Amino acid sequence: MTQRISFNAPRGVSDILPSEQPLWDHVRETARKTALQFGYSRIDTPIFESTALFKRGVGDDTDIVQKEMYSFKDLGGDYLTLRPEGTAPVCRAYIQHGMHNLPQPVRLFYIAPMFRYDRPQAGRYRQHHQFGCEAIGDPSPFLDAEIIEIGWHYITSLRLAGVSVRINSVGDAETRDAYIVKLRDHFSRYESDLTAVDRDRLVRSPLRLLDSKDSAARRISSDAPRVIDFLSGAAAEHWDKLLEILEALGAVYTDFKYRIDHTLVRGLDYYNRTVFEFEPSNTGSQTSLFGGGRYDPLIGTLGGKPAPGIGFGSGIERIILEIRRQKKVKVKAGAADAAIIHIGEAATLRSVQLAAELRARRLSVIAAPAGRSMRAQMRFSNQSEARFAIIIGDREIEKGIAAVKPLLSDGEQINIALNPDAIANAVSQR
RNA sequence: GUGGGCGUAGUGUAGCGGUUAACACGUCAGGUUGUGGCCCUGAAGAUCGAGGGUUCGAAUCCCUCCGUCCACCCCA
Repeated sequence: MTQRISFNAPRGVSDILPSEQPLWDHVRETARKTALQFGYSRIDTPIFESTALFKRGVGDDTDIVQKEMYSFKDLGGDYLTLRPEGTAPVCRAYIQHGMHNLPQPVRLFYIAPMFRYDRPQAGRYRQHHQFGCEAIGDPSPFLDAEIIEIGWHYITSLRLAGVSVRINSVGDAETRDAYIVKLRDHFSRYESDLTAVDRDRLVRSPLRLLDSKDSAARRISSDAPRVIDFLSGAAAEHWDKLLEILEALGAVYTDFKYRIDHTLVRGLDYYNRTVFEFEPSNTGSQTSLFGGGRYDPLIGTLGGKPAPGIGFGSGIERIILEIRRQKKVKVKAGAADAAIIHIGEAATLRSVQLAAELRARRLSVIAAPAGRSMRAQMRFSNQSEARFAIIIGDREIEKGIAAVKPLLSDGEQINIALNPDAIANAVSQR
């Protein structure tokens, strides 16, 4: 007995079906327009890069690099990785193409798939899509504010309610060392209360203790020393200025609210100073719609002439999940202007020509399935939601006409000379 | 990597030891002479996730695996 074979999409990845495309288009289009409104230009980078780029950029010790990358060796022996995030590739492109010679800052955005090997669950997939913006080459806190503002503008354009913004500063490399000593001291005092995972963090990455979900760790975090109290002069000034700008913006975006969260830290090594997250109001487990921050050391780390940068990445799937949850879905695909129905052999050929002629006149025309009964073709046309049915049978051919019938309303069917301009004109009427 | 729920036609479900696995939606075809939306009729479509076991008998009980969803973790 032969085994019947069948394939499903691999674990954690999914098809975006025709019925979902209108909503996807809407979200992507909103993202694109938002970015363009702020003067950001689109960049597309390859879907895979040198593995070393991510090890260097994202950080060898991060979870992403340690256990979530789709890495492979190609036939030529190069080590490549399906991009797990967008910032490092954009920075690589900035360096490679000498963008430091362009007027600074260079403002870039992308809408692209990302890949991470992880256990899938709600809002978390092995392939997901991100809309991201990066502003490189200018250290000003105005850009920190701008990046956050873009995110807010995007959320608002999508009419998502209840999204809150949390921000924090993780300081500069120099000040962070001093801070970490204090933080470690603080947590060490309660070491026996910590979980095994958190005890491990105490050694490896004490900052992550701050955003532990464990109740004991959270309690200890609440009176832990705060990063912002350890900021150096320049970083402190940057932070204060950012808050001032956000206050000013808050007066314009009336429902814009942000909260300073001293426990907010991020899992990618390249961040310094400002970090932020956007999260939806519901208490699901995927709490992050957006994540971003400043990454001043990154360009230098990747071998470029040092240039500061800031940006965010936002998960499109999570945005869509939230739109659906809030039932803000009212997008429909555009239907065709006309469906062509044809009966008889001569008519079939003529209908193919007519469709081509109408499309040349910028109309969208869908062909009803050939070889089916008139009734079946009418049913098809109706379901396609085309605005008109154009009927060509051998009878019409003899008389040199086509029958045009409105489908959405109960309009009269009329005969029109079998002439593309005349028919196009009739179909263009609303 | 760790836990829990669930896996029956394309989709959503019913059946939970006993003969041809049911219903709805969808698909296709019809309801006379070339005309849709409603309605009616009919057809196609399921090796009941896979493998093993218990039993005279399993979609139904047990085990293993796989998938999926949810949670931890991590993050978008």
